[in-house]
Order: sequence, then C-alpha cells, then structure tokens
Amino acid sequence: MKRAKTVASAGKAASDAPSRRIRRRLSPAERRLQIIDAARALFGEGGLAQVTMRNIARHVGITQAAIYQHFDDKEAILYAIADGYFAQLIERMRERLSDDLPPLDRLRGMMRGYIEAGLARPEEYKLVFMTNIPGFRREGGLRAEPGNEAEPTTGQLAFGFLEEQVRTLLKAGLIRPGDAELTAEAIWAAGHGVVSLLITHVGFLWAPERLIDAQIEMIFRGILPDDSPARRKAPQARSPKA
Amino acid sequence: MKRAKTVASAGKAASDAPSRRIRRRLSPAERRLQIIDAARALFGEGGLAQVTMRNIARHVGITQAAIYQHFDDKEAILYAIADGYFAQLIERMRERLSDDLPPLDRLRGMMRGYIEAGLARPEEYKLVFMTNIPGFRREGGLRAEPGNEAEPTTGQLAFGFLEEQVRTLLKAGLIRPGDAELTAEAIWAAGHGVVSLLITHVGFLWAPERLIDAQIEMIFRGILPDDSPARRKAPQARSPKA
DNA sequence: CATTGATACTGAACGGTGTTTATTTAGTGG
DNA sequence: CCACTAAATAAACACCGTTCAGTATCAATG
Repeated sequence: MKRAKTVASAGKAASDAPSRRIRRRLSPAERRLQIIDAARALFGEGGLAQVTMRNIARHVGITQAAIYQHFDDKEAILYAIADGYFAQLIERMRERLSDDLPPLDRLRGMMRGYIEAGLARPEEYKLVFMTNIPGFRREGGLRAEPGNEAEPTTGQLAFGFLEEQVRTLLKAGLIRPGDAELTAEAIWAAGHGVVSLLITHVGFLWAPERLIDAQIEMIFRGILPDDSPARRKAPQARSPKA
Repeated sequence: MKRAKTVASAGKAASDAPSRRIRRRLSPAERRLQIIDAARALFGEGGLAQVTMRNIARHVGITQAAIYQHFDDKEAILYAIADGYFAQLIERMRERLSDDLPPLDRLRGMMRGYIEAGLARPEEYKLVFMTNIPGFRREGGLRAEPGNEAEPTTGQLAFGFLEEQVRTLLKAGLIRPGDAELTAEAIWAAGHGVVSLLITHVGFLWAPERLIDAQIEMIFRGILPDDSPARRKAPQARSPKA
C-alpha cells in the first residue's frame, strides 16, 4: 500500500539529511510489524518450537532470508516480542498503581495483575522471565549494566512500580520496616514463583486460583507488621471489589 | 520401557540371573551411564545448547546413532539427568527432615536446602522445574496422572517431604491452620521463585544471600500464627551479622 | 520520461541439529 | 565352529539459523 509520501523534501538541504524517505513494496516499518505479529502468533500457540524463520516467513508471505533485512537474527525478533510483553505489563502496573484504593489493596492489585498478566500470556512470560537470552541484557534486561544506570530498562521500569508502592507502604508504616528494594524483590520472587510453576507444570492437579490466593495471603502476612489491623481483616479473596 | 531385561529366553536357569556375564564391547548398563555422565557434564557447563547427540557421542567415543541403542531419544537422556537431580534433591530433603532440630527450624532447613540445591546445579534445576518437557509427565513428573496415583513419582516424593513437615507443624499448632497441601505449595512456589530468578537473571545487581534470607523470613512470617513466640525470636537463622 | 542507485527480496547454499535406515561387526549360546 | 543377537556404524533425511550473490522494485534525480 502506497500512501502519502512523508517526504518533507527539504530539497537537498543540509549534508546527510535523514530526509531520504522511500516507499518500498511494503514499508520496512510495516513489514517489521508483520513479522513480529506472525512470530508472536506462532509463539503464543506453539511456544518457541513453532517460531522458526521459515515458519514466520511462510505466514508473512516472504522467504526466510528476507527477514534478515528487518532483524539481525532470530533473537532480535524474540526481543521485540519480549519488549511488547513488557510494555503491556508496564501499562497494567501503571493502571493498578493509579487505582483509587487503600495502599495495601493497591499492592494486592499489582500482585494479582502481575500474576494474571503472566497466566494470560504464558509463552511470553517464559521468554521474558524464565529464559536468559544473552542479548536481552543489552536493551530490555531487568537491570541496567553496572555501568550505565542512566536510564532504566523496560524491565527496571516494571519493577520500579512495585518498588515504588512498597516504598509508599514503608513510609506510611503499613508494612514492616526494611529495605524497600529487597522487600520488593522478595515479593516479586514469590509472585514469580506462582506464575512460573503454574505455567510450566500446567495440567496437573493444581488449583490455580486457590494457590494464587493463598500465596498473596501468605506474602501479605509476611510483610505486615505484627500489630497491623489488616491482619484481623477478612483474608479477602478474589479480585479487589471492582 | 522394555529395555530393562536383557535376559530374554534363557532357556534354563529360570532366574533372571545377572550372573549371565555379558562382555560386550561395553555392557549396555555401563554404556548407558557413560552417556548420561557425558550428557550431564556437557549440560552443566554449557546448558542445553551443548547437549547434542553428536557432542555426547564424541565424548563417549561412539557415533551419534549408537546412542539410540540405549535411549529412545534425546529427551530420554534429559529425563535421566532430571531423575538424577531429583534423587539428589530427595536425599537432601531426607537429611534435613531427619535433622534433630526444632520443627520450625527443620522447615527452615528444608527450604534452604532446596534453594541451595537449585543454585548448586542451575542448569539441572532449569531442566527439572522450569521447562515443560512433554515426556516428563510420564515418569518423573511432579504429580502423578489423575489415573495412576498408585505410587508417587520422583517429584511427588520430593514434594512429599515438604508437605509432611508442613503437616507436622500444622498438627503441632506451630503455623496458622490451613490446608497442608496448599500451604506446602505456596511455600514451594516462593522458594522456587527465588531460585528461578537468581539462576536466570544471574549477574545483575542481586544480593543473593540477602534475598534468600529475606524471602525465608517473609515466608515464615506469612505462615506463623499471629501469637507465635517464634515471631519475637531473632528474625533469622543464617548469618548472624556481618 | 528515462536513468540511476539504493534496497527489499529471492534462490541456493552451508554447517548444524535430531532421527531413521540398512549394514557391518562383535560376542555369546548351542 | 556356526548361528544368532544386538551394539555400533555410515549414510541419508528433513529441518534449523544464517549467509551471499544476484534480481527486481521502487524513489529520486536528470
């Protein structure tokens, strides 16, 4: 599809001018998206095993070699998928963080949101949090390299929401005093454990909903002060009123 | 598997008699062990990527096709490795369970033992608990198939130790009342979460020891009764200070 | 409009993977 | 010694990710 030429011309103007707009049979950006979409679809239904260059190419309608015009290698495609998952996760976390709820319930909502996000897209969750693809470190990793902590990675951003909420609760004295980052990590690890087990050992005699509830309950009892009034409240199951 | 018996026929002697000294170029059992050992070694140092039939064969000194005399497919080799890990884990759990310690400390020991076992052999841990190899269901899975719950699988056995200890604590009123299996699952999930994160996102700015301590502490506070004297005790059992 | 030049794309290949098949060969029971 | 079993081989198959020389399509220019 040929559409308006975003030319912007600028004549020859300036030396290296990035104004060189070109319209191919399909714009590179569109093709790129096509590839990612095809890859994500295959990934979602059949896991990594289904995501082959030839398979992707077949679905897009090109040859496998053509993909290399748009991605350095297969890993780059997986990275793009992972990035999409992170974006969705961040969005979800942001929503929960701005929920108009009591602070403790907000944390509960975030945890439940994280777990649900994982269960909704298990393959992508595995990719992002359960496999260590070397290249993931360079851009979308969970932590920045020791050197360049200038701007947070996508993963850090997502974790940051949790950490922020923990910090708020700490300041308010609503949870036991302690290191905010460490506490957030512990909470994350516990939530991650549930998601991880549920999606890799699926189909056994699990009672997922009950386990999730029990886990969240356990975490809360683990971080609440001994004299917290929240301890005496109903264990509160299921979703936050909504 | 029909492999077990090499005896067959054996017109006389009736008893399966392992005395039937077979002196092949190498006895099947030995060869089998050789292959597993080579595979495990490759697995431990380079992860799954290094474990190829040709690579294993090269280390054993045979051709890749020869392996198929001893294993149905590659998955069967991985399964054997997983089984070895389970055996070691079970042994560790059994030791901890028979420790002469206060019941709560025993649980603590089991959790720490589980985590340490995972960190000590990360690749095998990933294989066993973080990848869902289809065939693992048939023999070494975590749970038995709904039908044949006759005898526990290796995984069930390992989980059983944790569940048993939880049941003991429940009976003694040392932890909050609740479903034993569910509680054990929640504890397992939390411990698994720590191991999983530590071994897949290795090399970032983690403080593993502190996270492990914090996680165990959180879990304990999560399951202890509100009025438990253990709450007032020193909050941890590991490094007193540093 | 015709030319040029950049580049998305193709077709074929390379070395790797797990696995299968037919064949050879080693070792033992009769 | 022979016959038979089974371990090991060599060669092939289909698939994988990736590379590369060449083609074809388009935008920009003359």
